[in-house]
Amino acid sequence: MAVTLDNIADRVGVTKMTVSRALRGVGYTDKATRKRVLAAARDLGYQPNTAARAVASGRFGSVALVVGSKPSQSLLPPLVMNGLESVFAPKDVHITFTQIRQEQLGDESYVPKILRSRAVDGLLIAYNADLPDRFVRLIEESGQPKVWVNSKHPHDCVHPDDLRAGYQAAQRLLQLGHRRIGFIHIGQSTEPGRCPLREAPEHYSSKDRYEGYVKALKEAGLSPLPWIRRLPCTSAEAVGYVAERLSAPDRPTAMVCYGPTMSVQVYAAALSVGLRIPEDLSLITFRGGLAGQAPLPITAMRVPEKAIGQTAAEVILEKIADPTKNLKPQAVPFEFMDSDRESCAGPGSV
Amino acid sequence: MAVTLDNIADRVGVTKMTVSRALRGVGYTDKATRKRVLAAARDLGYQPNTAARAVASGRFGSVALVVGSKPSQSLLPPLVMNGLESVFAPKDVHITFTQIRQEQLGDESYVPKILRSRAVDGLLIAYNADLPDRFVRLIEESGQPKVWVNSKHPHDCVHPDDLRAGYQAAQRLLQLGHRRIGFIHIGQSTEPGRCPLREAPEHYSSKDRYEGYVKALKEAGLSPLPWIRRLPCTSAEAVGYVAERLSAPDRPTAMVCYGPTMSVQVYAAALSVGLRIPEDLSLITFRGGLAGQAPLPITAMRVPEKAIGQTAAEVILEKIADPTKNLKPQAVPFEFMDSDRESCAGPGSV
DNA sequence: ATGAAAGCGCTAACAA
DNA sequence: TTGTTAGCGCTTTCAT
Repeated sequence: MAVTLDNIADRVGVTKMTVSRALRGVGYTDKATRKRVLAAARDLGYQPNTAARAVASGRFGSVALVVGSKPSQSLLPPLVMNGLESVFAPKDVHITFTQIRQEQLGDESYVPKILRSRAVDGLLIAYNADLPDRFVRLIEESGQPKVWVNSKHPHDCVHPDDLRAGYQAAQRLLQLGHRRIGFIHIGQSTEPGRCPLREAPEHYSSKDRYEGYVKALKEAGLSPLPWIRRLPCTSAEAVGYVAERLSAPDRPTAMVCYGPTMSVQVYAAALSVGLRIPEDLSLITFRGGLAGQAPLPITAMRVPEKAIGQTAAEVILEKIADPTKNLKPQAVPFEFMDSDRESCAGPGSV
Repeated sequence: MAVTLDNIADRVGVTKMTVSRALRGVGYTDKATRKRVLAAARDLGYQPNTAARAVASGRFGSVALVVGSKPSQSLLPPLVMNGLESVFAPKDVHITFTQIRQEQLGDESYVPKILRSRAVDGLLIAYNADLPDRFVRLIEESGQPKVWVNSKHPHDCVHPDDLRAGYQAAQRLLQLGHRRIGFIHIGQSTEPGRCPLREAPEHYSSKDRYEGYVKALKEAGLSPLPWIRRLPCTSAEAVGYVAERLSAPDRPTAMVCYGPTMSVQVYAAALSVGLRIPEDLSLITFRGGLAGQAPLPITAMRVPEKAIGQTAAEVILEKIADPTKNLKPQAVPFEFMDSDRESCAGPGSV
């Protein structure tokens, strides 16, 4: 059986209350006895039972991270988790991971465990796009403090500032002297013959990045190019489509790409029609992860994953401390990533 | 205050014992009273307190997923989580997520909460490569049932069968008629001037995929090409290096790439020197995720992420049921991914 | 089929 | 500074 406070108490010759206090470092404890308690705890290999602690204290010391089960809805990049842990770990708060499972979406009786039992102090909802109404209701009804991560809401949410990022990306290209700047986003099918956009409608970032781009171009007196195309297709089709467009005489000299996948496709398409990057075509995209992690040298604005995690953690703790208070939305800024070789340059001899 | 069993009991006019049994569906309960209990629970919005349940039953109903904090050590692909949840959720087991934080590795007093308290029934250790000895010891000392995920151990581990995958990948190219087949894996630096391979020594999959490839070539009476190169470099350098090699007259007609990053670099390098894929160069790689999710149409063997998750979940539950039994290692097979356009073809006019 | 008693391991509030 | 008394909400065991 596991070691308990009583075991330590017996050994040291005090009551378990003294042990409890000594171990937690709360209240008054005699220095000497405290030392003996700690030694005994170590010797016996004592491990506090967090469940018992939770029952007694009324606090679980845990926050749930609720995500979707489709890859596109998940948002578990390691850096987000790093951000969460950097705030939670020092406070001994742990993360309870939960998926809202796609396969079960149709089953009206399906309620994720976390929403039908008391197990955490608060919820971090990181279901990126279009959480079905029924679940929004279940979340409300669960009565737990919650913060939305990576989606926009009137309050209690944390998300990257995609609008501003789109604006800044376009601005950088404008400053380099580009006049014909395109924006591109092509949905990609993950299963043959299926349309992922219909299954999982677009994330807000898609619209926001585009709108930021449009704003920058308009401010510069330019009109945005009608390059956005949302039809999902295979990667081969996407590359082919872009290659075709890049062969036109009025092709853009610079492109803002929605994300890393798209940017790699544009990069490959450009090479396939003999364009050099960045001499003939400048490219900029948005992505998470670390600098130097991308497969190709493409200039990017960094999705502030770690900051998102940190902020989300801080906000939910605040919310748990006072569930009645509505916290205002947090839009976390992007920054440019440094890399040894960028895919942006001034417009060349086009 | 939250609704308790007693509240329901009062309302229905029975004791909380009856309520407890009715709700859990164990023991005998009168059909009629059971119905009334369920109705009352629903009306009152009862949510069982999992901590109280854990204290009373001695089971936490939770498994910890322990990962590293560096992106390369994380293994949280959504599909792995799907696999875990597909087994855990139906049993109402939840996942407690924990990182072993890189920044703290040096701090001798740092012990992750999960290893210093009783909070779960078992551990899933998914720290991919080279977990520092001190933590291996801490894990042992924690005395909790554990299963290693994505690393090889004498027993109690689950990992993809990289050896066989490497073999099969090479075989496919051999069957297409290729004779000059290369294997490539270049480490990539995530920070300027740093060597990731020194920070995080190679994962076993690197060696295994390579050895599988070597085996296939030898069986075919061919000698493996000495293409493997592990020096980390930037993506631009990697692409440049490969491009150079692909310009040589004795270049390979087919390449086995360690992973998706590498394969995209080879793809770009090939295009940049005017080679078409797959007409001039066949490419095959290994990657997780769904078919159609890759940015470029590159033939791949699928890392069996979902199966890894499922198997890991099943194995840890078995281990929890009988912690004394040593379970034999599970090597989960890869399969070829279907895609509309493959990057493999017979050797062309080289 | 239901209930009573006891206790899981811990903490809160108060008393000494 | 330490101990006492009460639980927290639930399950287990055993009696009814």
